[in-house]
Amino acid sequence: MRSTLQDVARRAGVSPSAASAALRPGRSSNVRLAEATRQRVLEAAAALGYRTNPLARALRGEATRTIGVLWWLGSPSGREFMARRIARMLQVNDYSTYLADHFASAEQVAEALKDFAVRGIDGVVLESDDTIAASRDVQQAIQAFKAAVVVQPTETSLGTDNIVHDRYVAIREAVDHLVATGRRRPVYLVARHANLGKASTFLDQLRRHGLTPAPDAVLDVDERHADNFGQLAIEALDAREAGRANVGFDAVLATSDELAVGAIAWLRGRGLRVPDDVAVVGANDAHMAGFLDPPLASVDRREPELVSLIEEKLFRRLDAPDAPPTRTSLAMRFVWRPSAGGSAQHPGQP
Amino acid sequence: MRSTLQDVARRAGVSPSAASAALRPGRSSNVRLAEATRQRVLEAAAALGYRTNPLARALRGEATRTIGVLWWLGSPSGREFMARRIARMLQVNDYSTYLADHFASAEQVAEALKDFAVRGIDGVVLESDDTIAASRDVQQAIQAFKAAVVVQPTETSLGTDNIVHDRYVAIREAVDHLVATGRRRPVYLVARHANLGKASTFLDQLRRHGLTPAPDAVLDVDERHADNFGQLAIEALDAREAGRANVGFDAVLATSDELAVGAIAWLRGRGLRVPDDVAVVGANDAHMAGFLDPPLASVDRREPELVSLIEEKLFRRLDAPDAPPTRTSLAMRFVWRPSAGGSAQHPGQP
DNA sequence: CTGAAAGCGCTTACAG
DNA sequence: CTGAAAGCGCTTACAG
Repeated sequence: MRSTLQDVARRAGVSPSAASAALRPGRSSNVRLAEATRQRVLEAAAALGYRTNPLARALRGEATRTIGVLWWLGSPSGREFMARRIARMLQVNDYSTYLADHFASAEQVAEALKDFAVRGIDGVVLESDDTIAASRDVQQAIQAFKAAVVVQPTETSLGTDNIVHDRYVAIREAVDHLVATGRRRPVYLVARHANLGKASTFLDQLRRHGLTPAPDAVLDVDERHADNFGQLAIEALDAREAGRANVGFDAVLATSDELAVGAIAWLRGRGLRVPDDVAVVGANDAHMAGFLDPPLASVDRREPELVSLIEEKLFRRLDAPDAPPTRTSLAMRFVWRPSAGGSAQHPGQP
Repeated sequence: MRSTLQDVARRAGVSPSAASAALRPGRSSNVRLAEATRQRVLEAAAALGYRTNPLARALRGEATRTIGVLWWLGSPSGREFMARRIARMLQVNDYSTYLADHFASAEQVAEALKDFAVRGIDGVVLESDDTIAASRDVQQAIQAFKAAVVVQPTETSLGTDNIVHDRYVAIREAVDHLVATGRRRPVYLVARHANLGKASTFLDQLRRHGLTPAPDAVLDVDERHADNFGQLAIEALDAREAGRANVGFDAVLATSDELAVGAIAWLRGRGLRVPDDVAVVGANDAHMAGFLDPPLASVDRREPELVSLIEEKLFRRLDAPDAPPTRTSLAMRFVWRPSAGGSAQHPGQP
């Protein structure tokens, strides 16, 4: 059915080795073909609709033009889905994408990496965290690839090319803004399992401003199996505020815009105004954020820049496998909008 | 480095063929092994961390346990990203996922299918439309797979297993609701390029109620290269209403919640109330929709059910390649919320 | 300048 | 019950 190199060679009247050489000019090889011969092969290939079988090439240890993307597919989406952006970027570069979920588990990551390796993938893009990067298994499995770009909130210990996708800067900026505009009792809606660093960054930044956060200033929300993020926020706030006469906080920082919108609904239910009574800041800068009433302050993950960095590092590495690993930092940014109170230019003067 | 079947055979003191048979019991083969021999092979494999090379298997025409997912990755996301859901479903079934964007182009789809084919993929999940399904190239390329599940708004002409993901039912339900609650001049914000059927369903349903839609009742929004969907809606409404003293519509149906939220912001800017002055209905049922003020009516795409159907059809087909193609319809549903006016139970009594 | 041979890692008819 | 051989489709040293 599908034509092979044999068919092409036969049709062009040359040997398979000559046909192979004709189709891969510029390859180091002591095979030199007459231009006319080469043309004949190319015509035969075109006539037969021939495509090199990448499986056969891979079996000989050649590159497969495939990149494995290992991302946490279960997390609530941000403004867009990163793996989608990466897949598109790779496709435009004429690479194919293997997509796998890392299920936030080091064993799963190691398993997926081994699967990638055995499938002859050229490189891997891995969304990682401290726990994953600390795994011996993962550290070993990732050696199998010519190229590996690791995206992690902190510097990775995997010894690969690394993009530090820093969310802590944005959290500090948000806290700075809230404090500068007079808030003294902010709470933070965040999934504890995901990233302990987020909660401690929040608390530390409050302390840096001389504030003492309440013991329950961080409200744990587990969005992993939730289908309704707004409801999660409402339940968390209900649990915290049960029995209190007055609301015990004057600002809400949330780890996603969906949670933030849930918090706003909760406040509305109590007759409280945003930002006058309580300031609210979300995260991930959902498309809708700027069109809500009031427009919702958020955190820009800078995903287009992130994809560009991945692209740059990945293809540079494939070109130069032996260069020393690189490290680049990309900070998420606080995006001021009215729900945060104050103003963008004069955060200290609400 | 990576151990091969040879290594396992050597360690177990058997021939490669015996090792192969030991690792694939139940395979039709005239090779019969003593249980003790089999155990020795399994132990050797475990000790070496052996993994069968799927490339080598594929080269012999065996299944690769890989599914290609060809989806329109560029469209604004719905509640979640379908390709992500599918990738997770496949991973749980111990299949790997090749992900490619079809770029809303029949040539790109044919190209991607050929790439999949040459990579020895077992089956494909394709998001299609009438134009793609009409392409001879696509029709031919899709024959290469043992299994192909096509998801399309209408019945596919590709001759494969087919899920009709019907959005027209929901559009009619929304129009019915709007008319029943007294709206007479609805407009529809929709990308014309995407699906002419959407606009004509909307217009036809208005006519069925005896209404004559305005010539500019359908407002074309092209979200393909937009980064700001809310702004798109605002510009479309600005363009339509320029120079009018009063707003010329009493309801907005939008092809996404993001557009709907933009329309609501536009109305707010004019001092109009939702739903009292203008009813608004979005689509895709974003996480935030139910928590907005007023809660936003939408369209539920029923993606969890869609993924289940894909799973069912795909694996049934892989088991029984020669069964006749199946066809199942899954209708999206109008989700009433206050922004649509009236009430869920008594749509006719606002 | 071009062809025949070996081999990547597997599986399966075929001998023994 | 087990092993030797051929072959999937390619590429590359090696002969000529």
